[in-house]
Amino acid sequence: MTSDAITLLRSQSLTTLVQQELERLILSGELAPGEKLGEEELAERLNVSRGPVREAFRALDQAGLVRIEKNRGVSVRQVSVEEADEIYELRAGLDELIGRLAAERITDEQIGRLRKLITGMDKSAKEKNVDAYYPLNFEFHDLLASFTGNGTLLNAYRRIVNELHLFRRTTLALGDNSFPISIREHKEIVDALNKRDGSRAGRLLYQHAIESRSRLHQVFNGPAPRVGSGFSRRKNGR
Amino acid sequence: MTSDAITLLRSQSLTTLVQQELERLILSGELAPGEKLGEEELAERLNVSRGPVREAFRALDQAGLVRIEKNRGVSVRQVSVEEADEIYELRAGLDELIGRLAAERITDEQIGRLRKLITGMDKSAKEKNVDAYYPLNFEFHDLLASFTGNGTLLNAYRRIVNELHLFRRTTLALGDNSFPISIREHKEIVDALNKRDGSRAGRLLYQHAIESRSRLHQVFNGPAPRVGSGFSRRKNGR
DNA sequence: GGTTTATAAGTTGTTTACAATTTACAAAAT
DNA sequence: ATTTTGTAAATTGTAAACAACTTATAAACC
Repeated sequence: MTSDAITLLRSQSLTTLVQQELERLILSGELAPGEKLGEEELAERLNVSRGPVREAFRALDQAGLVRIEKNRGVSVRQVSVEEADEIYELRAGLDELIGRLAAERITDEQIGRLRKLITGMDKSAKEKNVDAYYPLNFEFHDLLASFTGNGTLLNAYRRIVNELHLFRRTTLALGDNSFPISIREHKEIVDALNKRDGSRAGRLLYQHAIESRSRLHQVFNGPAPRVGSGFSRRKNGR
Repeated sequence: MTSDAITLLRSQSLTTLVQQELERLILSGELAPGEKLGEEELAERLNVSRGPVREAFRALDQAGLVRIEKNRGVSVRQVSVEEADEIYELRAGLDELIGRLAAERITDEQIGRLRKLITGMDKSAKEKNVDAYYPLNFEFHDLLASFTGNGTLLNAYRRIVNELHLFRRTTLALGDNSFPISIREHKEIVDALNKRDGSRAGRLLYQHAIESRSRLHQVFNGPAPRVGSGFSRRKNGR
């Protein structure tokens, strides 16, 4: 249909398209963390002028995917271990909320979709196929977030998952091959949802994220630095 | 000192300054929700060209403060009741996390600062002075979020508080004068923090946000629409 | 009179040009 | 040889110009 092309042209500006394309390139790893992004070069590559590229940079900076330094250019954001730790902490909180809310709203059909994904993950895990596993895992959690019916929450969740994705790119380049051993956990989560047990689903999802965080610490500092009931941190605001 | 001016000039581009100024104008209400923002007009008002203004728009759009419609201009974002409801739901989850984490990390000196704010709020509440109360309430929660030591969490929190601020602007114009009757709650929260009781502080903060949400429903739909354990929603992703 | 179609004015989208700053490199000085 | 200083090239920041689209206004048509 040509009406598709019309709607596209109607809603999408060059800036938006550039933004989406850059987002894709960054999350896929084609543009690696730390890599410098020259305006002229990108503009040429995408056949646009520098204006739209600069505007897309501003949006991506706010989205946490690139970093802008005045007079020194733009680069793909590098997420440090400390930041990743913070992000996991936040993600755990969001996931807990997601579990509680999703349990109140989820339909049987939606539960079926989650179960189907788990089957695929199970298969990939047995084959030790990380490349097949990750997208399914991603889809599982993204779907779950959408089942809360809260679009604002979904957006917030996606934003920080993007940042974690960026971090994974960094560690991947460092040869980290750690495999998330969380097949059973996913099943337990869906079981809790099936019983509409929000507290339990929330608790399981919180734990699920905290375990990812622990794996992170194992890979880097050896045993995780811990404070209080299992959180470590540094840095600050104010 | 002149080195201040140098650092400023060094780190701040016109785009950044325009962005900050627009943010201020929007949050202060000088630019009202729904109001159209003409590029030319703003550029003239701020003595810059359209380029920096457009770039600032892209950042503010991503930050959720303005809305961009292709070929139709930019306007200050209007947060609907449905969206505000979603945001409160998210805020409750974040606040719960903030309470749990802050309890692990907070110092006695920081608790003192919170207590001082409560004293001021108490006073403003007795005088029914909303204009004095709100900034203190804002400061209280912002400080608390910073005491988690998690900058990522603080950013996420500030983002959605900004959006709620935007919503308040909308309702204020509608003559809503509802006063948050939450002085005692603040004291209970600080008490829980003082005992380093993270679960309790988290629960209280969650409840605190949910009550704001209920007030919202009272003002609009009369009695709040409820589902399950006290949440209502609509809309979706996927 | 009311609807439709031209036309013009205003606004936004994009490109191009210019200015300021940074980075790279080479020559000079110690 | 190493550091410093100066100059040129490259890159970013800003402004201005041009093109495309939208909105408002008025004329034409039914």
